[in-house]
Amino acid sequence: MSSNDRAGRAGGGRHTLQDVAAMAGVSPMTASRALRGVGRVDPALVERVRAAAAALHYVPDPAARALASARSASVAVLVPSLANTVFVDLLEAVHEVLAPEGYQVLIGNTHYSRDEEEQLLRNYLAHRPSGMLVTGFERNEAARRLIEASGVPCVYLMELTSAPGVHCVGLSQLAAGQAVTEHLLARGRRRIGFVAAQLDARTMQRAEGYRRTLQGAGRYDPALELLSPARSSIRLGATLLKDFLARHPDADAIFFCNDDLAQGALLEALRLGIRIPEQLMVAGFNDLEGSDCFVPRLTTVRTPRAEIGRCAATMLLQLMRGGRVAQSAVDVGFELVVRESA
Amino acid sequence: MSSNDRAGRAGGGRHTLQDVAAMAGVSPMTASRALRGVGRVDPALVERVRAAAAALHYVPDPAARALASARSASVAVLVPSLANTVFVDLLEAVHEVLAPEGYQVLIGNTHYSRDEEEQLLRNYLAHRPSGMLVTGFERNEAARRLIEASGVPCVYLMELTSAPGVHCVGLSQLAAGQAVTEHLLARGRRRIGFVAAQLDARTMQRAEGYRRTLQGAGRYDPALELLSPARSSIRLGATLLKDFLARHPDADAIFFCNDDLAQGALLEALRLGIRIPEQLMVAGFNDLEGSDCFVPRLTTVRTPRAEIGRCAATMLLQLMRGGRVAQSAVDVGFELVVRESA
DNA sequence: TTGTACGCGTTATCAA
DNA sequence: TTGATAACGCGTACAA
Repeated sequence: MSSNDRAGRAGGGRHTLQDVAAMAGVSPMTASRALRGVGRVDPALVERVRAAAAALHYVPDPAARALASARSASVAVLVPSLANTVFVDLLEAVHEVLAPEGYQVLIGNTHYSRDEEEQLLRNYLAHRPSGMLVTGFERNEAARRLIEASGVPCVYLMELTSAPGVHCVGLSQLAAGQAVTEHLLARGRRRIGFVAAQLDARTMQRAEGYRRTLQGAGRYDPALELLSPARSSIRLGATLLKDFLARHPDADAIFFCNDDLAQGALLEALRLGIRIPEQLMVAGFNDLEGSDCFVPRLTTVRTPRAEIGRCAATMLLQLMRGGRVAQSAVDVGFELVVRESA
Repeated sequence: MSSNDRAGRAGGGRHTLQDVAAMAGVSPMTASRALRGVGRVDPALVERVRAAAAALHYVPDPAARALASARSASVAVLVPSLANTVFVDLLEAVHEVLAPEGYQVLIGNTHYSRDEEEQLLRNYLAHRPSGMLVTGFERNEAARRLIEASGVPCVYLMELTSAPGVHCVGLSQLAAGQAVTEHLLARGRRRIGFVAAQLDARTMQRAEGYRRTLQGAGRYDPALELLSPARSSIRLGATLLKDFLARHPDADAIFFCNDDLAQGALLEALRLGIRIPEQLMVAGFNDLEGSDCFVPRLTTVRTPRAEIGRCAATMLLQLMRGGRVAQSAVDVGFELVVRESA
């Protein structure tokens, strides 16, 4: 056992930068620089240090790094849910961009709760992340201040704002809501309902798009809105369809705020013998997994969440590097996917 | 500006334990103990320290903590996918148990890849987590050694083993596969197919249950197995049903390894005019969201993943506290849910 | 019960 | 280009 043997230490016998430096015959500082590729270091030394690090299976200690540099190589991503696959797709894309750059992606699920979001923000900020990605603009004052005061680069997801200096990547939920409603009108429908759950900010923006369009066409009837604060699900969609039809047997179309609700409605319609789209048109939102297989195939709006993730992560990367971005607000758009149900 | 003003420091002006101690008129060590609730500290001092911490909005620095104690208050959880809601449910339950105890849950998605799992393990282990939760027992040798050598308490999820000293919470996938097949046999079916995707370890254990049962009944025909390595999805289920029926128009039942495949098959059957269950019985697995709404309602196996998450997290909690657990392998069981499709 | 001394592994800073 | 020194903020070990 050499005097450098570190077995038994708290570190569990892991090698440190000091060991690497010693083996390479340089100072720890040079080893640090060589490994990180910063500053000017003699290429020959870089090679020796790299070899030593590899030989010792050296792995930098993130805690020591964070303590010394006051920054951790992590990015916190706050999403409201993992049950809605929209956010799983988004996280996937974020991870694909950030992981290769050496960032650890911390997933935070707010469960659509302002308080939970604030709590997560406090926790994650304590880790001094290099950057953050948060969903939407709706949050409590404390959370807003935490983001602001932290000075940590932040990109907002899913929605858009024209506020200057705010970085965001998303789409106009309002315009998308209008597009769906206009489509239904163009199909000749006159009693168009809006059925929603969860009632988060984006859902309400779609509702607003629905309202404006119908008001513009002189067809708006507030009674045709069915809003449930419950969690969105296929089962709830089935239930809401029945509730809605019980109150409005004369409706000729329904715009559901999310595909899971619409899918449940399609199944329930099948069960009730309601002919879709002849008797009732059904449109959804988000083009979730399976929507193109339902009977009939669901007309919906494709939201490019993977692109949102990629784009936001790329933008954040630039901000974390201290750079400026060409466009602080990126509209990724949406696509109305007309299938059989409407 | 007092001499204690830390604004402008790397820390971003945040207060440290030292500030809290100074304000409370005690040493940093006493403040540390008071805040963590360890050791004997005069209740009056605890109160003063708490008040000071609150007044200064003190938040402990996790990096400093990890560096000093060689442990971070985090638990790494490795799951193969977030697209399969089984794992989202599981993570949810894990979080509910661990978060209140002050642990940060790090979610790692292996994408069903051995290499990615090994990479994640390396990354997370570098952070010195207090514990780990990993899915199943199938992994490469390097990953196995990493877990072993780390000395970090680990609980295995979803499957069971009788290997001594191994902590796991799950269910017998084989027994569940047998239960489904037996049910189909009991319903009088004789040409029972098995259709699967993803082909991970648990899927193959269900396949084994299917095989053994049919072999025992003298009804096993290898040709009736359709295995696809592709990612499981509703769309794939629809496709596989067609493929399967093209080859085996005489089959009278199909056991799908996961509900999403079965759901897709149900939709495709509707489209093709195949009567379920009269003409063909369909059974799924996992009782995913919506399965009780499909037409016809899907017969499946309910797997208590929330309970797996809760139980595994609770077990891990004990291990992290240095305790022993009563039972190192917990079988949470499963429940055959007979609905209309089989 | 409280406090002192020190080290955790790394990077910033400045000097050489 | 390289290295010595001093933090970073906290907990462990031991002394009082």
